[in-house]
This record gives sequence, C-alpha cells and structure tokens, in this order.
Amino acid sequence: MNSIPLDAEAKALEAPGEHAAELRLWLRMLTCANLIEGTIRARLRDTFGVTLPRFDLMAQLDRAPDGMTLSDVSRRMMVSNGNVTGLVERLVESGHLERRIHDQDRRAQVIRLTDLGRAEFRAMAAAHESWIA
Amino acid sequence: MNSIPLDAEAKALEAPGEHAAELRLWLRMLTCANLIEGTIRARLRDTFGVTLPRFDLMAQLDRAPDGMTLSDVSRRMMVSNGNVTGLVERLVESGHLERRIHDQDRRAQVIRLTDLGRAEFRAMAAAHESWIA
DNA sequence: AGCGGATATTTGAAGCTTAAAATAATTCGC
DNA sequence: GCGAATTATTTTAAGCTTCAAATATCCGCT
Repeated sequence: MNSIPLDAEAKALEAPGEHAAELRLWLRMLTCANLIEGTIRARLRDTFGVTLPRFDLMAQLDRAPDGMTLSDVSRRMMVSNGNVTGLVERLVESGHLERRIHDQDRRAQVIRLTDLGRAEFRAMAAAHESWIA
Repeated sequence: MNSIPLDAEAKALEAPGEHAAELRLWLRMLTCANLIEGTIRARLRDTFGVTLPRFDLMAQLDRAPDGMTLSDVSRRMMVSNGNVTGLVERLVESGHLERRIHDQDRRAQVIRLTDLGRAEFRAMAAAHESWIA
C-alpha cells in the first residue's frame, strides 16, 4: 500500500478556509487514487508475485522490442537512475530481462525482455486490463 | 516522489478498448495527484527538512493533545504497525515526540508531541496551508 | 486461578525510492 | 587531438513500507 498523506491535507480542512470545497475534492481524489493503486499492487502481488514497479518496467520494455537504455527507462518512468539500476538488476536476476552494452555508446546498456519476461508480462497485462475495467 | 504506475495503466489505453475515455481520465488524475504529492514532499523536505510521513504523523498528534497509541496512529494513517514503530522511533530520537506506557494497558504506549514537536508542526502546517491554496 | 483467544508492539527480511558522490565514456570546441 | 562539459550508470546512505513471525499483555470464561 502506498503512503497516504491525506490526513495532512485533511488538516487544512479544519482551517476556516475559503477553499474548503476544492480541498475536499482533492482529498477524495487522492484517497481514491491511492486505494485503487493499492488494490492493483495487491492483485499483482497475489496473482503473479510481481510488484508494481517491476510491472511498469516490463510494460515499458514490451513497447520497445529493440530495447531501451536505462536512462530512457528512467525518464519514461519518472524515477531516479539509481532506482532503475536496482530494478533492472533484480529482473535480470530473475530471468525476465537481458542487458547488453550499447553498440555505439559503451557507457550505456540496452535492456530488453527475455522470452520468459515477455510471456509473463503479456499474461499479466491481460489480467490487468480486465481489472481496470 | 511517489511511484508513478501510470505507464502500466497507459498500456491499457493502447488496447482497442471501449473504456478509453475513463482510463484516460483516470490516468490524468493519477498523474496529477502524484505530481502534487511530489511537490509537497519536496517543499517539506527543502523548507523544513521533514518527510511527508513524519509530517502526517505529527498532524495526527497535533489533533490529539492527550496522545494516541501506536495502533490508533496506524489505523488513522492506514499504514502497517511496523511502519509506525519506525516512524515514531525516529521522531522520538529527534525530540519531536515523547512516549510513555499506557496507564491501563501495559501493552500499549501513548505518544504525543513534545513542545518542540508541536511548535515545529504548527510552523509547517501554516506554510502547508498556503501551499495548498 | 488459569486457559485460550484477541490485541499492542517489535523485529527481521525484502524491496522501493531518493539524493549525492563517484566512475566511465562520449562529444564539442578549439 | 586535447581538455572541458556532458551524459550514462553505479554506489552509498538513509528512510519508507510491507508482511510475517515473535513477544507481551489483556480479557473473558470456566
């Protein structure tokens, strides 16, 4: 489950504010978003034994058959570089990803889904779509 | 910044779905919520050197002058017990909270803001309100 | 009194996340 | 072609978060 910072925002509601309605809406939205996100996390975990960050990373790679560099992934997922490093490490370890040095740039590496990774992702994505609906 | 699981959801948009509009709205909402949350995190960190979870915990306690038990906090914040244990530990360490054994129940402990904790929280809350607006 | 189930909290293992510092390789300008 | 700035990645330290197992205490029932 995600951090739910709503009570902090809720505090503002107590102020004799003029923006009470907006804040209330905002609060609701945040609560709703976090609850749904938590549900998705739980389903991915219980059904496929995968975390949401891993799933997201695989989703990126599923759309890039030729692979992506870590920086690309980092930008797309809007997370730090170091974060991607660890995520990729674990997914390579589990056999879902493969990495190789970039042809033209020896600093970078290209990662892509393995056959296993692709197969598992597709299965998860199918279930995921029906959940969303 | 929070995890941003949007790309995963975005994938669903590519499907020749019937729910495209709903999903798109949902996606927007999530993006928006996460961006704002990230902004608040950054401001609290840069301005007061405090994290959002700590701020949330202090917000709970500010509303409970007589203190709360860890379980109360856990339920209110909707996070695990173990999470609260660590959070409280660090806040006691930094002098913002004090803990004492519950009078009637030796299993439980009551935590409350110290004078320092209350003063700092009030300052942060004031800034927080103006940010929200 | 004493047993058994519930409740409060802690601990430990694992993973996610970030920011900042360190490495390594590329590119640009001269 | 050399040096500086940029870019790609990793490492490190710290904190957050969860789940599950372990402790300690309480409460109700006999």
